[in-house]
Amino acid sequence: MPEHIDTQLKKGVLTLCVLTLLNRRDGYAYDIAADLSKAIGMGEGTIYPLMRRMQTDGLVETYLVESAAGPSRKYYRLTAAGRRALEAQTAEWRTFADAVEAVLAEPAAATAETKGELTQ
Amino acid sequence: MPEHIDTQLKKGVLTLCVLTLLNRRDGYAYDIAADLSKAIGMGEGTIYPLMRRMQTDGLVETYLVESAAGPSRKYYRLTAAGRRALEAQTAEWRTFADAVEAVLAEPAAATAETKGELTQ
DNA sequence: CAAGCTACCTTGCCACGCAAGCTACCTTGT
DNA sequence: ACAAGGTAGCTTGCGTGGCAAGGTAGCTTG
Repeated sequence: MPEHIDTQLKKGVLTLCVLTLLNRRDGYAYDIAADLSKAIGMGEGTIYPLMRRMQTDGLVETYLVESAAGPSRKYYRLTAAGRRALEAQTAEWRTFADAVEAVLAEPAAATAETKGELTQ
Repeated sequence: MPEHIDTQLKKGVLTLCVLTLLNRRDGYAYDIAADLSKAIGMGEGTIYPLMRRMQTDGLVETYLVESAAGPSRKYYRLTAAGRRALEAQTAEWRTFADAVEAVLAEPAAATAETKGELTQ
C-alpha cells in the first residue's frame, strides 16, 4: 500500500525547487536539503544525486568554500542554462498545476463534448 | 536528458484525478484515459495498471456493461474507501501545491532563521 | 579520545508512467 | 465474404528518480 502520493509528486518538482533556491542565492547541498526538507519533506539522500544530475546537465556549476566549523562546502551556482531551465520548469509547473486544478474543479459533466449518450 | 518534468509530476496525481472523475460519474478505463489524456497528457498504457492497483487497494469496484458498438465496457465505481482516499489525496495535493508555490514565491532571504552568517 | 555535529557521497530498493505491442469485439466498405 | 478501422481490454520492458541506510571525513567539545 503506497499511500505516499507526495513521494511521487516530488519527482519532477524537486529540480524546480532547487533551481528556484539557487536563483536567489548560491547554496550547498546540505543546506538546500535542510531547506527543502522543511518545505516539502525532501530527504537528505535525495539531494546529492539530484545535484550531480543538474551539474551533468549543465544547469549548475560549483566552487568550494572553506567553512568556519566543519568540512568545506561545495557551493552551487546557476548557469545560464540553469536559469533557462528554471523559467521553463516554472512554466511547466504552472501549466500542470492549473490542469490538475481544472480536473478537480470541473463542475460535473462540463467537458461533455463527444459523450452525448449515457448508457445508464 | 529527461526534459519531461511533467512525466514525473503526473505520478501521484493520476490516482487523484481518476478518483475525482469517478466521483462525478462511473466510467471505464478507455474513456477515463481519453479524458485525462487531454487534460494532463496521460498515456493509455498507464490507465490499466492504475485501475488494477486501485481495485486491489479497494478504492473502486467494477461492473460490466454491454456496449452498443464495440466490446463490453468494464465500469468502475468508487467505494467508500475510494471516497475517503479522494478526500485525503485532495488535501495532500493542496498541501503539496501550496508548499511548492511557497518555495517559488518566497521573496528572497525570507526563511533566514539559523543562517545569520554569510561566509561570503 | 570519544561524542557529536557538519557535510560530503554511495548503494539497493521500489513505485509508477510510458511506449509498444497484443487480443478481441463490432461496424463499414468494397 | 473479408479487410480495415475504431473501440476496449490488457501486458511487457524500460527508465526515472526519491528514499532509507550506510559510509567517510573534518571539526568542536567534554
